Amino acid sequence: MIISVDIELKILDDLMQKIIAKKFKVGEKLPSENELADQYRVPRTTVRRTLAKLEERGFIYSRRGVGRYINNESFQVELNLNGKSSFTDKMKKSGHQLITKNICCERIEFDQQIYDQLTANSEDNIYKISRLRFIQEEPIAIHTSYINQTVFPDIQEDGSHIQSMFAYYRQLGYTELINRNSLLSATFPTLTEQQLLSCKSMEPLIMIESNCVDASSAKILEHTKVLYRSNKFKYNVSRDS
Amino acid sequence: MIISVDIELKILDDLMQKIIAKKFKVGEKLPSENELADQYRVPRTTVRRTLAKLEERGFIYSRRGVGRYINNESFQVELNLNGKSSFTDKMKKSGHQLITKNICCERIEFDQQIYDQLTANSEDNIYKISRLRFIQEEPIAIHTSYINQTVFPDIQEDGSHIQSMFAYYRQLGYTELINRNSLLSATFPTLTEQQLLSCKSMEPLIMIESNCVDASSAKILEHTKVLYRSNKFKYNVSRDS
DNA sequence: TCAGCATATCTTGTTGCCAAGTTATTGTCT
DNA sequence: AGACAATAACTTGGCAACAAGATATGCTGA
Repeated sequence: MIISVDIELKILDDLMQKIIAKKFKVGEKLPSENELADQYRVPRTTVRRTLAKLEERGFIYSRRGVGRYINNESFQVELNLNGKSSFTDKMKKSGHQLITKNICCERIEFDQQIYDQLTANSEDNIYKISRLRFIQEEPIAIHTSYINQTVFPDIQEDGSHIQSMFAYYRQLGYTELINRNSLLSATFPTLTEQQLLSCKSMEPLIMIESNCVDASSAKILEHTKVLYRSNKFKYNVSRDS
Repeated sequence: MIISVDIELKILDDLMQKIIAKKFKVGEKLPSENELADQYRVPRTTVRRTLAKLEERGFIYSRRGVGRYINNESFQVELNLNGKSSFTDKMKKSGHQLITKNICCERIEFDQQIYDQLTANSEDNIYKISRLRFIQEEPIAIHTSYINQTVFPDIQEDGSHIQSMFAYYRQLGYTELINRNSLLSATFPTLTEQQLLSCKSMEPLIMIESNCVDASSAKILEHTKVLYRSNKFKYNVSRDS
């Protein structure tokens, strides 16, 4: 089946398989660029490009003058994408200490897509509220809520203190909260996201967009964008659990 | 917030944003390496590394001696991850012409994880059946089913012809088919997967693992691994739809 | 013996030059 | 004027030499 393939891709594949199969231990030093170049009979440049890819994927890191090392992979949290409960509750229930840090609460410029999702008028004030989530000191997700001020008049003052949007809504009498139109996609982090989530440029993120609706009043409470560091989670998408 | 950042990451982010915001048209030629190097006031090497990343992500391609061009992004299919119907049915229902190509039907060596999922004995024969899925001539997903021969005695002969596993099961009297323990994760393609899906090494794939169970007989019919080209889909994970 | 310093030898990172490929222009011959 | 060939001016790709950083070794002097 495989006929002729770029040797560079073969090397990447080989190293990748070895890392996944734990042929290298965590923290272990990889062979030097020159050693690898000799092993695979390729110029050092080729090896360097390959190692760079592994670094961008977050599997290894390099120390100038010293060598390259395998990253520790830390933990992986199971996350049920179907559950009705909020992210805060889900994490508490599964025994993970979740820390939330508010990073932004500001009015946004007009954005067709978001205004459509909220069925907002173009002169409505829409606020963007972002929270950064930590587990075990590690940033793992960014939650961003877009909220219409006509629905929540005090949002400008309240926004920068809210830890859990669900709790805020319940407090205001919205109790039957459901998520609609949840869409999942994979992206790469922007520069800001890389810094907030302290991740590399080639670590894919899972993005979930949805609308939160109160069933009894049929009001659209918020449009949500959540960015998860994909390798920190195992996403349960079962219907039944 | 942003204090000091690697200029290289800034360039990648900048180009990435411009591509997403459609500042470059499809098929349009990017500025040459030297032009970009002058624009950003960096050595050509830096620009080259950045452009290489964009290429690995599948956004641009290069023609030696000519230049670099924006890739066309083709289509994006909406896929409901919750629905009970099979992938084949889902695609038909949403009006997409799906073509399936059987690429593998063979007995596998013992694998703890897979045998566990199937609750198989270590001496059972497990067959791996893989199908490549095409939409509009483009490969978009690999479906792999692991099947116990004690449950399906004729699987070795039948395996290489099956287009839809669900149809096969129904034909054999299993009608109440449900998926259990569906787990979603993001990975990068192996070399073989890159070739089959004709994608670049840094295009993330969405993998969904699950078990197919017949509710009435409570038999585990198969363990499934599906690999989707992440950028070809919008995944609907709503509860209600 | 031991502390401290210089050095040799590893590592990864950077840079500049040349090779290879393509295209448009220019020159030349009929 | 038109066909064709040489050439110049771009493009991307590759490589080798060098720079910079870290570490271990060995030397020197007290």
